[in-house]
Amino acid sequence: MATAQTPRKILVTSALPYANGSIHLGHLVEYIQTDIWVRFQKMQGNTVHYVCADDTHGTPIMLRAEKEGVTPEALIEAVHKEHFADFSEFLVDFDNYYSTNAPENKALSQDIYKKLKAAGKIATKTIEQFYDPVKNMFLPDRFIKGECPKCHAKDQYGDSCEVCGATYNPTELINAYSAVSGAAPVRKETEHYFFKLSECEQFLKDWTRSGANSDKPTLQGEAANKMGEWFENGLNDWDISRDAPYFGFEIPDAPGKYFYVWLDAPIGYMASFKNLCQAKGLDFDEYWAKESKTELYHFIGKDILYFHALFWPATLEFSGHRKPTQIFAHGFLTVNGEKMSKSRGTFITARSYLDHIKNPEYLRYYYAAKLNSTMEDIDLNLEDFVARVNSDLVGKYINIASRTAGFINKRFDGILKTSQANTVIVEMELAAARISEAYDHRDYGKALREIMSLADQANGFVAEAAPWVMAKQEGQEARLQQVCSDALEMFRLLTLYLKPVLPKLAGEIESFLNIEPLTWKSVTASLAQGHQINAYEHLITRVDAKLIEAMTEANKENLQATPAPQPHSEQRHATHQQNDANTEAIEAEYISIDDFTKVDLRIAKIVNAEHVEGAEKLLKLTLDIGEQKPRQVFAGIKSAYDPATLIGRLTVMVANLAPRKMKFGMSEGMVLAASDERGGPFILSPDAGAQLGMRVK
RNA sequence: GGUGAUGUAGCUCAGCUGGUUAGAGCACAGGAUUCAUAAUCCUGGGGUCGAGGGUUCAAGUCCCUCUUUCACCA
Repeated sequence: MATAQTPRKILVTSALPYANGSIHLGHLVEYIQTDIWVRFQKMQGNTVHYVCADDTHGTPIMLRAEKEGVTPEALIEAVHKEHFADFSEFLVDFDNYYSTNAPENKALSQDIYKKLKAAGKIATKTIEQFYDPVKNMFLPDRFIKGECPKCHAKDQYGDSCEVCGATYNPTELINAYSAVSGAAPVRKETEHYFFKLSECEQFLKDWTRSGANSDKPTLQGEAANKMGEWFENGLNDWDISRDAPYFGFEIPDAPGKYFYVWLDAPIGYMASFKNLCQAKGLDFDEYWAKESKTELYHFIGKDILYFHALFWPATLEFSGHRKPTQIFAHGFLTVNGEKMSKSRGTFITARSYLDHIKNPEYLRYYYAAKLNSTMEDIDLNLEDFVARVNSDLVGKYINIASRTAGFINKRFDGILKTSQANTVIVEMELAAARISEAYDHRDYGKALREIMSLADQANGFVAEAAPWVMAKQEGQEARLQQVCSDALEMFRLLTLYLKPVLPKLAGEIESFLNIEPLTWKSVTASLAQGHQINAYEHLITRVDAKLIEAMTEANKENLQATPAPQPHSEQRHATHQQNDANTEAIEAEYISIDDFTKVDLRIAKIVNAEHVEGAEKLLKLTLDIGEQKPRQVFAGIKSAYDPATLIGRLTVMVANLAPRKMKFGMSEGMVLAASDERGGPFILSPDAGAQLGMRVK
């Protein structure tokens, strides 16, 4: 049995959601995961503080506030209210839900910065950045658009091309324009402040490995592997400043320079806790001083591991603070096996779920059933959701009380009669150790499988004892009372084990059973002889599949109305900006005939085709379209074609695609080929009569 | 493209350091039961464990190649 000798002192955080959008079912994976763990630890008798906050700074917030004609402060205040209400209704029980735009955070950020500076970890460097001469502001990469320098696709973001996947600096964009004003940005020099992460490499390598062989590894195995990859590439210094105008905290002794939002966001964990300390009279340093003996855990999405496993511990270390005990990264949510999608109606906000399904504990249960300690994505399969909730919670678990409480209430005035050593009850008590271990290791799926198998045993016990038969026989009253009392004791234990996941329901059951709030110590505090329970009222109802349908219908968006894609690189704050549904909207846009005629398609004759040494997918084709010199094109069709069979064929190529330098040489065009999951690629052939060089339109 | 993960019954998932005929829930079929806001109990069908090689007395489990899906690339 996992007995805590002395209560542990634990500080837990979930990532900070960005104050620029609503909470959706993807976010909730993390908050529900964390909340279950926190509730479990509290039930174990540990001292746990669970803090979080809205992440409020940065250019996107500033611009959105401006667009809506409000101050950034008013905007983040409204969003804070909305977020907090959503979390509360999903029973996510923060000890403090604060904001990064708070005096505590400002003081801590500036203090940490000063300490980093004193430790020689801050450098300045003059860099050249794009500047919007109309808005008079420097532009983050995502707010600059233009033509991709590699493939010449139009309207690409400043950091990467969504067409060819190239990454580059915004200064490399061709015909760049500001996404804010549309003006042509000018290049302008500016001095930026850097955190010398490159000097922290050894510290970070050691820290990453520090817990590897203990029962509390600093990082999960997969995460540590990922770190190794980053170390191999070498660490670069981290740009931590932004120029005014910027919504954030000004850097001390650096007028017009602000902390980059990712610097003050994790410090928001500390600030939220500091604020809690003031309210509750806790000792801040006991949790954050370098030699702290308390435990610190961060629950995050796998996409922001970089910030939490590199920047954050380095920041803490060189500003004289303790480091996290462990970082728990989880995967993303998919719905029905695919990314959340606005067109399929699976991009579901927390509010929309509450409006339609009402009961947040169904989702908590379903997520818990799927969660484990790895970074794997989890799938919300809506059909499975209905089946699972109905069969596990209603059919198995609640049914135990529902089928036996009636006898106790009607025949025995609610009075219980206990038995000696019911083997099923003994079995259920012994399971406490396994279940608590699974919860502690964040293997909730395992815990719930265990619990549901106990529920099966309880139902088996009732079926075998058949109290309804005793109810009809003379002289069986005592036996009937005992069987039903035993079943209710089983129900009590199941409720205890499920309480971290279903806290509200557990509370209602505590009232029904007329008992004190359940903790892990209550395992052996069985319902006593002569104890009186209250009348049973049905506790939960089945989920109607129609509600799910209504919910997805209500969330479907008309793709014809294409919203302007929002710049999002800076939205990737402490919370993952998950499953961006905008790209899909872009795909559905119509193009004009003019757009189409920009593409110069030509009939080409394959005059030569050969394998390329070292290339896995490519064939090197020589194509004649009637020009003086044939074109050299690399085509990814090696898997489907033998070069010899291609020579002499006619096909279709894009003749005006910008030449692209590939690993094996220049590619001066593209051949068209069809493919999808059913097969391919299949290259195109014109009907007989087509001549090389003809235009296809 | 590089890297890290991932692919087990119709669906959602377990399978620890390789060891007897590969498991659960849901769904499906048959039977039992009627206390339960229709819930349970018993029995059964169903998988060449993504594909192909290899190591081993023995591989879902280890190694290699290919492939699927996802993520990250600051």
